[in-house]
Amino acid sequence: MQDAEVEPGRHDALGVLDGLVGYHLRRASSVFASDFGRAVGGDGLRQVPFAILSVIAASPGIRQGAAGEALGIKRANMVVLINELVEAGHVDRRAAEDDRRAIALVLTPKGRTTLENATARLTEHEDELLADFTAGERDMLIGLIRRIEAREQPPAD
Amino acid sequence: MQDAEVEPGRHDALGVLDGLVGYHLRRASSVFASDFGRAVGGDGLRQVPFAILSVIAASPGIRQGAAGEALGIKRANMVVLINELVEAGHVDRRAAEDDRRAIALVLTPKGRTTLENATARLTEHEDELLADFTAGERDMLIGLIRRIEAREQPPAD
DNA sequence: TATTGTTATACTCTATAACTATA
DNA sequence: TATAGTTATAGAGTATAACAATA
Repeated sequence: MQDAEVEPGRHDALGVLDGLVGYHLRRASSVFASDFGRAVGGDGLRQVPFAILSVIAASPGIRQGAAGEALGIKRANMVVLINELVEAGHVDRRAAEDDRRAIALVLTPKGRTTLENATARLTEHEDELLADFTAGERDMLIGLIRRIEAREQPPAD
Repeated sequence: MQDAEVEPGRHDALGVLDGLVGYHLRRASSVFASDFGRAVGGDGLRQVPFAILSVIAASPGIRQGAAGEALGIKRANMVVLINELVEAGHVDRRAAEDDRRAIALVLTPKGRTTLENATARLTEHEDELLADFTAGERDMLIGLIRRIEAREQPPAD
C-alpha cells in the first residue's frame, strides 16, 4: 500500500484544520453572515443590531445591560449600538422605574416593522440555505448547536 | 389552557432570534473562538494565522493566493497576515518556480512545531468542549456543518 | 462598595480601490 | 488584458480601563 498520494482537492487542502469543529463552525457562521447581508443588508441592518431589536421585542422595557448580557455584548459596546438604533428611530430609551441609573429599552413602531420585515426575509433566506435539510436534520442541527452554546464560559469582566 | 405566561428565562429572552440558525451558529462559533484563546492564545496565536499555518503544512509551497482562497481570505488581507507569520519565524517565502509574480509558502521548523503544539492543545480543548457528545453526534454535527459550508457563495471580487 | 451606563481606545477580521510587476 | 501580490483605508465586532451617577 504505497503511493497513497492524495490530491489536495477540496478537503485535505485544509490539513489538521479540517478536523476541528471550531473552524467549520466559523466558516458556516460566515456563510450565514453573508446571506444575512444579501437578505437585509440593503436596508443597512446588521446582524448585531437586528439581534438587539429581537431581544427588546421579546422583553419590552428590558434594561440595556440585560439586553447586552442576553447577547454576549459588553456594556461598553452596547452604548454605541443603542445610540445607533435610537438615532435610526428603531428604539426608544425610557427611564427605568426603580433604578435611576438604568435605562429601559422599547421598540418604536418603526423598529417593530423593521424587525418584522427583516425576520420574514431572513426566514426565507434560511429556508433556502437549508433547502436540502430535512426537518429532522434541521432540528438535529439546532439541537447540537444549542448544546455547544450552553458550554459558553462567562467572561471575566 | 390559559395563563401560559412564559418566564423570560433562557430561551424566549431572544425572541425571533432563537429560531434563526444563523444566530446560533454565530454564538457557537464564538464559544469555540473563546476556547481557542484559552487553549493557545497565550502564545499569541490567533484563529486565522493558525488556519494559514495548517493550510501551508498541508500543501508546502502553496501560493499565497491559493492559501487565502482555501480559507476565504482576500488577497489584500493575506499580505499582512503572511508578513506577520514571516516576522514571527513561522513561515518562509520562496519564489515560485514557474511564475515570477507568485510567492510559494513553506513552514519553518518553528512554524511546524507551533502548529503541532497548537493542534494538540486545540484537540484537547475541543474534546473537552464536546465531552457530552457521542462520536456519532460529533460526526453528525460536522457533517451538517459541512453541508452548510458547501452553500457558500463565491465573492464578487 | 458595587452596579449602570459612559467615554476613550485598541485590536482583529473583513472589504474595496488603486497600484506594480509579471504573464 | 489578466493575474499575483501590494498598499492604503474604512467598517464592524470585540476587548479593557477609567470615570460619573446612583444603589
